[in-house]
Amino acid sequence: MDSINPSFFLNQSSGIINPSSSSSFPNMTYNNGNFDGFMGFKRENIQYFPAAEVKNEGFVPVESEIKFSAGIGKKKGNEKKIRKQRFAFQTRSQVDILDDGYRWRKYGQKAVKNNKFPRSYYRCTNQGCNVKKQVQRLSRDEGIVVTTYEGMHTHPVEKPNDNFEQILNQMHIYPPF
DNA sequence: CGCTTTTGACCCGCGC
DNA sequence: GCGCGGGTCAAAAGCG
Repeated sequence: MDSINPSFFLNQSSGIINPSSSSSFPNMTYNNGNFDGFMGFKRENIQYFPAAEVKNEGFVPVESEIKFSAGIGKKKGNEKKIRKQRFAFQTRSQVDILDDGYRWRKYGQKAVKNNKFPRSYYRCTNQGCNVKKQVQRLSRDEGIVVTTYEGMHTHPVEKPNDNFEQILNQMHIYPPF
């Protein structure tokens, strides 16, 4: 857990995804010193929302606490509560799975309360990299797909070249508030 | 064959 | 304790 490349995911603890916070977004870009986007997404393509709103939509909270065992087995007392790093964003898109340049294997799908669409769970297929993401469509507006990333990649992106273009082709601009 | 997806079972934390 | 909701496992099926 220590040898993690910190360049990819932000440190998210406030429950609100806020680009003006001091935490760094993955592959952040700046324009005149102002936050301009991350991961190839331009700022206007990203909508930020509080965790409470996400919960009401039947989606996962942005912050969560996961217990890890520090020793062998599942001894009580050896566990540490670790706040995993998570962030979510939503886009207008016909396709659920945005090509973000990484290879993912689906490992679960669950029905979501208050939502007619299921949520899909994916894990990064790279050995030793346990980054996860979940994808789900909003019931309120079926045109919107919410993607939540969790963890940090321990390796470089596998398809760096067509990454950006692919994503832009796949999604529409979500109007900023 | 070597992957990935599907899908019900299972686990776990939490509120009642 | 029990049920519920979220998250994961893993066996089977699917597919190039």
